[in-house]
Amino acid sequence: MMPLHERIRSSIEARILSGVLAPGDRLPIEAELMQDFGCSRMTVNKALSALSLVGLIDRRKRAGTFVARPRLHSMVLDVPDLAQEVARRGQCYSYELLARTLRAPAKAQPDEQALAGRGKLLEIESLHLANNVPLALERRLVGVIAVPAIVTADLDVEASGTWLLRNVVWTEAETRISAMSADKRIGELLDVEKGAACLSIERTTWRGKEQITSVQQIFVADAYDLVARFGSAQARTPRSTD
Amino acid sequence: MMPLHERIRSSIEARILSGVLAPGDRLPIEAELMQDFGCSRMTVNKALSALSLVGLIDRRKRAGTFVARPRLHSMVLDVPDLAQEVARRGQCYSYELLARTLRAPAKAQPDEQALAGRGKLLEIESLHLANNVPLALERRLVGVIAVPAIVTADLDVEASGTWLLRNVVWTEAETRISAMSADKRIGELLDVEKGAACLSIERTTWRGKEQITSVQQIFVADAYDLVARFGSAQARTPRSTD
DNA sequence: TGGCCTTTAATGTATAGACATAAGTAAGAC
DNA sequence: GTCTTACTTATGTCTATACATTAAAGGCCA
Repeated sequence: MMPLHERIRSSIEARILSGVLAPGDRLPIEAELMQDFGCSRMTVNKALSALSLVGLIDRRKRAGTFVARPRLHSMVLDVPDLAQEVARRGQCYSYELLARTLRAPAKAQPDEQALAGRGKLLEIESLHLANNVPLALERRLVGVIAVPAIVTADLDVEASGTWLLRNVVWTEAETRISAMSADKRIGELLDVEKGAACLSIERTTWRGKEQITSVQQIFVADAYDLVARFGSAQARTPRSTD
Repeated sequence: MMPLHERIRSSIEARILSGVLAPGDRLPIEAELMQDFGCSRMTVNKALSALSLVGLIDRRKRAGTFVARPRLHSMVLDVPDLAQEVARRGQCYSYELLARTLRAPAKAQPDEQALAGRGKLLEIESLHLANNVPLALERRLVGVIAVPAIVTADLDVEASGTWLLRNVVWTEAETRISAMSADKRIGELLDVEKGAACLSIERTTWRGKEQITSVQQIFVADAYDLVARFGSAQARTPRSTD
């Protein structure tokens, strides 16, 4: 049996997601819900606070509780760890470290400056393979000040993304997805024709104000899809590193 | 002055985000935190519950509270209405209806069957332009049983996506993002070379068990990026159409 | 009419105490 | 030694109560 506050929560959530309660509608006040569910106000409050935290309802003192007006179009995008994703597809994942350079940020590159702060940058270039066929080319920059431990991490056995995923916490991230053509070098590394379509995923990750890492992954077009979904089966709010 | 439970919350959050507390570390038990902050257990509990809800900590009975080992990576993807997006960039949006066909689903296509149910399909092909330059080619299928009003909608003045956005509610959607090469026809319509890289966004939308529409949008590679974001203070919100 | 002030209805925060539940831990049985 | 059982500890839930905080609503007065 679910705890009472969760039952209250999902009862209201169901009414909203099914459309019985439409955006802008007013919910019963806490006192009424106490009656309905035969419980104390604190319990009702806990349920409503949780819904408010997730943004499903708006609460205003004196005015009451209202179904939130939905933001236009947003979905949950899962960006899984590559090794896991490949394994899940029943393929054999492997990884090849192409280059690893500890260097100062380029003066002409403000983004490298922002990432490095007063310290250095670790630049890592690597190749992800599925069944020994190239899947993605990755170029990553890590700020050494933000993640000192990265310089001693053994990146021959573990991809830098996976290492970061397990060892660093992030608070904010931005992902840019686009299509691009393979140039000569990318074509050679990914074993595709020059000019072939590729999917590019660029991501920058912060902890507070501090930039941690930025990465570009270039996928062979027909070897990888990104899937985003939104459903009423409300995914838990996950988080983590990369 | 922030409420006490928020002060406790952000105090602990700060310790985690700064790295003073690393993933796997154990936090003080509630009784200790009561002492530290001179407050009741419920208040400490509220702070910790909130952190647990956003996934920053793991709590296990008898064992205690631990800084979470970050896991999956998921973010909020904003899929804006194209007209709005183009206008926001200060460009002139226009739209061209290429074809509009009311037809039966193809027997060989199970996805068309699923979409049409026992009724027909409306197939719409259109072109989105920014400053009169082709931006995206769109091919959409709408189930007539699910959305009867679509057959009388005037799609010469309003893109079908915009129309659906305003007139139909969805409960579930799945978006697939990939890269592809333009074939001859796509190249001509989008005014790019055959073989040029394109970004493909395919989306299928449901209301309950019933499929409403599925759409593929093909973007000129260098004319469009998708951006996704995840922040810790993230309010996630559902629902609208398309 | 329009601006100010008071009331009041709703949510927000906090407390103390009780009992439930899960999972390590240690004691005991074999 | 290993399995089982009972105990202990930390979190999870819930209640009843109190007072704080906002902002809507209405009244007062110029």
